[in-house]
Amino acid sequence: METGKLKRTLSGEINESCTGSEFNLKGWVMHYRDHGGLIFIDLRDYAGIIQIVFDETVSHESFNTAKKIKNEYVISVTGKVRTRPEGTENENLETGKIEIEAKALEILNECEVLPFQIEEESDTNELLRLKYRYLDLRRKKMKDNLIFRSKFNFLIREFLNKNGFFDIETPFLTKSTPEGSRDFLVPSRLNNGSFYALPQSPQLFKQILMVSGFEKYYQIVRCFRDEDLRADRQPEFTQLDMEMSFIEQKDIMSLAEEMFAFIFDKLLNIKLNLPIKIMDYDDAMEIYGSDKPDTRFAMQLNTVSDIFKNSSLNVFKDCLSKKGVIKAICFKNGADLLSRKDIDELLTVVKDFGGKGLAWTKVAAAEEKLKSDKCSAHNAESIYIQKCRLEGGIAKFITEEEGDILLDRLKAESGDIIFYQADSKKIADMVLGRLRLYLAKKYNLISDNKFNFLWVINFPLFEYSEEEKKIVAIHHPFTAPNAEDIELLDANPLIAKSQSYDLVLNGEEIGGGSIRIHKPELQAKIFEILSIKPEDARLKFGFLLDALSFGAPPHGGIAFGIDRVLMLLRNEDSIRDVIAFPKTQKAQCPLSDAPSEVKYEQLRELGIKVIEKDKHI
RNA sequence: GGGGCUGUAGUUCAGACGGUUAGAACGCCGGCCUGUCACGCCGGAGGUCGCGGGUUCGAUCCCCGUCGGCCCCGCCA
Repeated sequence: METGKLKRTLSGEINESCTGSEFNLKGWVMHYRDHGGLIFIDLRDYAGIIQIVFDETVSHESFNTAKKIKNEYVISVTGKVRTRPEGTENENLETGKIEIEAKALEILNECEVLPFQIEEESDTNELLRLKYRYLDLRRKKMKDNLIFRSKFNFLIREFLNKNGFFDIETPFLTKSTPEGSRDFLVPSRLNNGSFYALPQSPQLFKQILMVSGFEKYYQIVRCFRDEDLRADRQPEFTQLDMEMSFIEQKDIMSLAEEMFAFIFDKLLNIKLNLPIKIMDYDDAMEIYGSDKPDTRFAMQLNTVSDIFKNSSLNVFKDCLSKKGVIKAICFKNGADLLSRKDIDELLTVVKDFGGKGLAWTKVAAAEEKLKSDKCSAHNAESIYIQKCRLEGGIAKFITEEEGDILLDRLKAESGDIIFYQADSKKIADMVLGRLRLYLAKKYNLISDNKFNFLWVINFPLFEYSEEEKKIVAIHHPFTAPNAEDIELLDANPLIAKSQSYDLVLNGEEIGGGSIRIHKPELQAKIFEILSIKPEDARLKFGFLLDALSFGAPPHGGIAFGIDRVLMLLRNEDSIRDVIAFPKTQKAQCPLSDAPSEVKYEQLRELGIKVIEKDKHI
């Protein structure tokens, strides 16, 4: 039966106003309901779902063909749109008031029995979903995620093109730079024994484009890092990479936030409050114990070392004598929520985080009679608040005076529970920062549908790597120091701050960048601090150093992790759900079965011999 | 490299001190049904209990190993 004479129409283009007209639809059979003399089909195309009715009395031929249909068959249907009989409308369908009365039907392709059912909410094991990814992507949620991604990318391009940016491609076959993460290597057939590396990011090339004079560059580009995977990390991932010349940190930051405001407005109809809040790296660590604070809930870290300077508690005393700090967080209304057993379990959690122990006290109301004192309602409350007391845990080691200052500083009230960490500042911040997130997640303190952006700036330029026993760059070696910190570089480089900035969304780092060094002399000094010998620097980054010596403009940039942003905007737990063909935790693709062994002949041509790992050649 | 969880029908799961025939739901196959929409009703098929070894009269269950998946730490400038 010829059904293709009419131009194909999508289900989403048909509505009540089409009643009486004839259309041709093509798509997949979502549901099939055979009632004997009447067959219903929910036809799915990428725009939506519409009900087709096959009636023997309308078309005997197509009715008989319809008898053969099964789920996920691909069909072409021609028929008239009609309103459904009263009482049979389906409110769950956008097209639920109408249906297609099938006149002609063609089965374009059949479908084997499916390895799993195609449902809105899949609880199918992810390995199977990835193996049959094309089926998984037929699910509405996955389809919507990828279409959302497409629109997101389009809006980025629209915004940046409007702002004078050029989209310029950079090489995938490039030079291995062993700084940073592990490279994926690609053997060169024409240069036996030599290897390209897939780029960890287009960092060096985008800087060189600035030297070329393009001034505003962007690229939505794949980056490759051969490191272990996580829910938010894939070996290949997509960055929005940007670089600009003659520009300062604040300009890059405001451009970036305008871009997000533009996208949020167009895509989500959400108006972002600009400018986005800015936090110093030092404050982020001090208050949130993290360089990517989740500001959707409070439970901030407080330093309470001074309160306990004469503490009788040995753990506190010892810690302070070793120049450590005592920090505390207050879990609002946590006292009743956490049983003694829960607190004991938290100790295990804290030890996993690297903490030595977990001190706690609950906050209780003071004597009952105080509450009944005769005074105004306002005063009664203030008395009530002031007369909280600590109990349980380490309460007996805390004097009333210490407790009063502590309660005041943490703004703690009856029913709260306070956790303490006494350790080096670094460990105490880190442990409490992680405990804070753990508690928030476990006890649902984070409000949904909230998008909290935050800039974190003034990162240190360097840190000391215990493992490598040397100073290493926190961002990358081309990051410019703060102008006022340049003189620190000789005497005390570890306290120098950099002109770098991370954009944080809901506690996830979604992007980061810096103003780059554009003077060869300063770059040489940084390499010296990083113990990179001039000849090694030449070997690794010689082409960049050359470029910087030929009139490099001041420049800087930023890069955003597109997958992570999309994961947050789509409320997914993993970036795999916003990537069409992601890899498993072992970096394998169950669909294509990559990576795989290759023929000896291929290896021979490349001059490569595979040896058993961990055995010496 | 390390820690945790996990693997039973096509799918999602249940199961048993170690003991005849390993269950349910959905899916699949056959039949019936003219207003369903996760259609319904009747009937049926479908299992190397991830793989290998051990203990045992007997293992899907216990032990050892191994492979895979997910989460996390390390790692990811």
